[in-house]
Amino acid sequence: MSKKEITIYDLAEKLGLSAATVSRALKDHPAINSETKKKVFALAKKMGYRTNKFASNLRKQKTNTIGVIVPRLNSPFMSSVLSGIEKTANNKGYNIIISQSLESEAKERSNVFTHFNNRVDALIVSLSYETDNMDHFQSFINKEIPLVFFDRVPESINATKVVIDNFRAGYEATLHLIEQGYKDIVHITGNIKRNVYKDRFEGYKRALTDHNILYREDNFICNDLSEDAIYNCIHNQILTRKKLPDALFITNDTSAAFALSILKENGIKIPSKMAIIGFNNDLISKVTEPNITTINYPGYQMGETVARIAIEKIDNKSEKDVTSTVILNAELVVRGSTVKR
Amino acid sequence: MSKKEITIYDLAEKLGLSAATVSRALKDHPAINSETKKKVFALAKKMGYRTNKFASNLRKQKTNTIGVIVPRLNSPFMSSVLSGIEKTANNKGYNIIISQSLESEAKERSNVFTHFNNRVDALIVSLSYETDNMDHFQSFINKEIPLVFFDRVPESINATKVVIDNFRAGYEATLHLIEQGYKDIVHITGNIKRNVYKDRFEGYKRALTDHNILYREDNFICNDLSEDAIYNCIHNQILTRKKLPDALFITNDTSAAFALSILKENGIKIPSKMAIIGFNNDLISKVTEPNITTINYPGYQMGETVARIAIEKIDNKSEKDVTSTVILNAELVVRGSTVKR
DNA sequence: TTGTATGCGTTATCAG
DNA sequence: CTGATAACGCATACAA
Repeated sequence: MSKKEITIYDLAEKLGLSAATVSRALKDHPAINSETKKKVFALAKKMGYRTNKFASNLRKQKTNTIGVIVPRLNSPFMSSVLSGIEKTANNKGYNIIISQSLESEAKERSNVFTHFNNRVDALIVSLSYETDNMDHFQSFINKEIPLVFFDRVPESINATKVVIDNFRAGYEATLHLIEQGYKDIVHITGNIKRNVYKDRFEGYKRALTDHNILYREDNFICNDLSEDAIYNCIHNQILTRKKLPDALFITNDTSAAFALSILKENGIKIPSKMAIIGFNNDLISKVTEPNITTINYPGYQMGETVARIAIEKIDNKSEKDVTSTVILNAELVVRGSTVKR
Repeated sequence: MSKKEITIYDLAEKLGLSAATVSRALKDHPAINSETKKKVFALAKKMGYRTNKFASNLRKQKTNTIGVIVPRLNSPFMSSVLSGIEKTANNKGYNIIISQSLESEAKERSNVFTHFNNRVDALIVSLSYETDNMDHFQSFINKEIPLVFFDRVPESINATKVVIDNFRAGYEATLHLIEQGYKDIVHITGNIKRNVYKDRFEGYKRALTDHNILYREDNFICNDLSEDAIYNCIHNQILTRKKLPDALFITNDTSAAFALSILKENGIKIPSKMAIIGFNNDLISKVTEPNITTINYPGYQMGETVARIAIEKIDNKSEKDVTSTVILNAELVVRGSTVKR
């Protein structure tokens, strides 16, 4: 087989047909004689023909591609979401181009720009840790290209969003701790600029006040939830206290597992001396000792949903773009790290 | 701003220039007057111009896109690799289109075909669990499109591969157990059709025989390493034995952590009654109790390497395609699950 | 430094 | 059922 690309003209010439007919045959157009189709397909296969998507896209002004921007690829939650997106998109004949913002606004901005130039049919985004200014999404909004946010979504932009009820999740997690008798509850979370962290935080506070527990600022710790951050936080902001808190609500299972591990090393019994509650229901929460109580965050399902919505929007381009917020269920999963026996 | 797409012709007309000049100006072509460039850029920005990649690709016969096919997106190892690929590719101005084979040969085949039609500049692949027939890659080979495999690589195809020395890793893991005094070592692993599992298995066997331990077939267990498989395996093939084995070598940390958790529930003390060694050095191996001894598999670095190689191949298309195998280091990480104190 | 002309491969329209 | 033709938007060889 040679390196030269075969085009419909090559096929047409060899078959004594026009390029138009070959094109139609290849698309299984109903108006083409089935004998003709057979011949075309046979020769196409024989000569190693492959359709040229650029030419086709150029002509059709559509790419069958969906852009995805996530903060990082390598977290259990995000990879579940991506898996769901890929599966759904692929089933519907879409490709996905994935890029990471690496939690940087500048990178996110440049990624958005790239996807814009690539003329993705839709863009799916979870915001970076630090994004303040949302102007870079304006190009998609102006051109009315479907834009769907999930998990870390902007408040200021009028676009479809898929989330869980983070306020409620934060409330329920805290409520559970209170019900188990814990009162001095430290909340360790990410930048409250982002809805996910802010809403959980609000839920936490509300649960406290609803139960006549005073919210104390020193019980609110905000960092990037990385291994280093958790290590430093536990060592410098928890273990140094004269009176240890009796529970930690950490908004990420990986961090919670890591914290649990450090606390145990330092002789803190879990949950008798200190309870821990995480977030996400990653597998890691099921292998620590004790297992970690957490909030089940349906990542894969979120991926499916967000992809489905994006594709629906592509298909119904004509209809007025209905902006909506989809809220998926997230429920408490009680395990050993919060329940004394 | 309107929905209409602006082209270089629109810009040219408004500026009283030719499309060619605008095209060159936009690319910062050296032969264009800098005043002209300024005017072009200004108007382009003002009118919301965006370059049309299809037209450009169609013209240039290059996509600046790399296709990636992985068995699944959502494993800690794979998401690290993907993260490394994305980072490297993005730095070099390439987009990545990711698809999952979901461990199915048919899906992999169709993914390869899609990437081929998308005219990716290179294809990066880790094989599905069940792929036997490698014919679907022939199209890439025939057209001399760079094809790079990593982790689960084919033996029969003459293409560049990036791997670790799985034989050696298997040997060292087993050797470590032997040195710690364990003799009845069960190896739980994936389909030995795949190099990664086969080579580790060979390493395991060699370590045994090198130390005068008889390899027994009933100590070799092969399954898909899923949670269910591990659960069943531990319950039906380990705990039912009259004489329990004294060590498990499981080729995946997630599975190892899960196995450890189950064994502990059943009253088996780790490592005094049974040792466990995993594979990958995922975070999960550091939060179980005891922590799990494992082989450090440099996923992120593998991603960087494989992307770098793919891009080098794209750039040096002229040179005879040198097929090589790159072997990254993977070393033993000793932790509590194998060392009695 | 800029312009002219052309082709990249496909598909839609219109005509037969 | 099939063909001729004209775009789609850009980049380049060649001319000026």
